[in-house]
Amino acid sequence: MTRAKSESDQEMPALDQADLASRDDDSARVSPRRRPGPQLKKGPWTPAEDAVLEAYVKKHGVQNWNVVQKDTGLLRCGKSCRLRWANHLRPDLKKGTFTKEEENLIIKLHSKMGNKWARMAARLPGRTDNEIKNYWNTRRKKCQRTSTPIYPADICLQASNEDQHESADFSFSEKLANDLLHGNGLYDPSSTWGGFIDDQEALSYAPQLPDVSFSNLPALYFESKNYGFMDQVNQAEVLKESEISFPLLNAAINGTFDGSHAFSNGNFSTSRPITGPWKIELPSFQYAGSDPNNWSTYGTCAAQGANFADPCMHSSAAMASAKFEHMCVVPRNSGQFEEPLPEAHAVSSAENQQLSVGSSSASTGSPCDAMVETSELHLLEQDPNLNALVNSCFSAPPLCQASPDELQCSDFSSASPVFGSDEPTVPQYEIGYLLPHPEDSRTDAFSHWSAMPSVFQ
DNA sequence: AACAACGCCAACCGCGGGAGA
DNA sequence: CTCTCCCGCGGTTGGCGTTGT
Repeated sequence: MTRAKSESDQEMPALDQADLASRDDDSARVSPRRRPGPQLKKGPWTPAEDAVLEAYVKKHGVQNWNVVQKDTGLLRCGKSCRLRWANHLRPDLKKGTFTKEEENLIIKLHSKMGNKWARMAARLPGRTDNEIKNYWNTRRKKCQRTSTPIYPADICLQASNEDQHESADFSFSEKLANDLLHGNGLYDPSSTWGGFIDDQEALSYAPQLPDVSFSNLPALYFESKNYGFMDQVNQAEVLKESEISFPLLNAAINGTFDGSHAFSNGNFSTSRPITGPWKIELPSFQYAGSDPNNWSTYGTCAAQGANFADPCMHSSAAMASAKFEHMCVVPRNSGQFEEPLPEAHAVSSAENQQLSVGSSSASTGSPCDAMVETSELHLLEQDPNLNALVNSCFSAPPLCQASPDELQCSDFSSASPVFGSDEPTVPQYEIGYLLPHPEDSRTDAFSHWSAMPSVFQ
């Protein structure tokens, strides 16, 4: 993109009303791409242009931005006018740097919403989504550079305490299993599902309904277990806003469930049948995985990355990433994930030493993996509903009955008849992480967990 | 003083959803 | 139902000011 710097120095375009009058009145209904018109200007707005736009909007209000362009004679497309008004000319805008309170709120909101800038802006009067987005990107870079956690501990603690008070007594896995298996409406606002919305006001922008994108499942699950804020935080960190075709679970549900639920753009829907691959929206991703072509390594790297500066984040991050991995089908060569932060590879030897405790028999050789696997197993064992759900989705024998061989399938299309030839859109898929065999579980891996501050447990 | 690196931020782009013809 | 148009969102770019060397 090349911005014409010289344009900012140009004179304010002449607002020739005669020129406007000569135009076809229907021109506004023709696609701008096909509409022959004046060469529209790009680049910074001049004070004169601002004045014209401001005067027009104050007089006529905000209706059709393309008409604004037409009526004022501004050589700006309607889109540009809207942006200029929304980000700079609106009278209710608050100028200046963010206050500490606003910064804390942004951090907190981001941990809950991900990169939903417009929704976050709705919580910050006078602030625009663009401002918040810029702030966050700057903050993210700064944190990356300085190897500091992007979510400060004090704010996490505060949010965690709030979550303790706000979270409902609700088992996500139970709810999800029930809904998927029995066709209950996930969008029933009167259901306990609404308990996930720990701050309804935060969702006033759009959702009366919770953000139930598939990527939220791990966080929702952890929250349901009162694991608290950090798990959400790390879940948001280890997952990337992305789109993933999801024919596998689609097939699984079509084969196993009644199909009354669907994921639309990653969200549950009770009204549409499942057809075709799912488009999964993942929450924002601050710390990326290592190999964009190999999702199966992702959880480990994410966990290690989360470990880079705040050991307290490690366990929950590992668990969250593992949880997601375990529940997901891994597209080979998805390329959806970014390169890791340098910090992801810079786990200190001291921390590695600490983490290696109890992981000597880790099947994958990674201390992180050991804890991930055992923690995951522990959760699954503790929660029969989740266990059943995962096993149902993967069309595998129940966890505690399946042998590792039965569970390990690298090519999903051949692993189960459920995912057979009726899925023409299914590329090669594999389970990124396999449910560990019960015999592989090690209680000593939880020594890290118990060593964590209580707020993270 | 000159240059490079960095940070901030305004503005652009593409995309998707909703509304209406 | 399809098409067109508009709006809004999120991601990205690049200019410019500031800071560091």
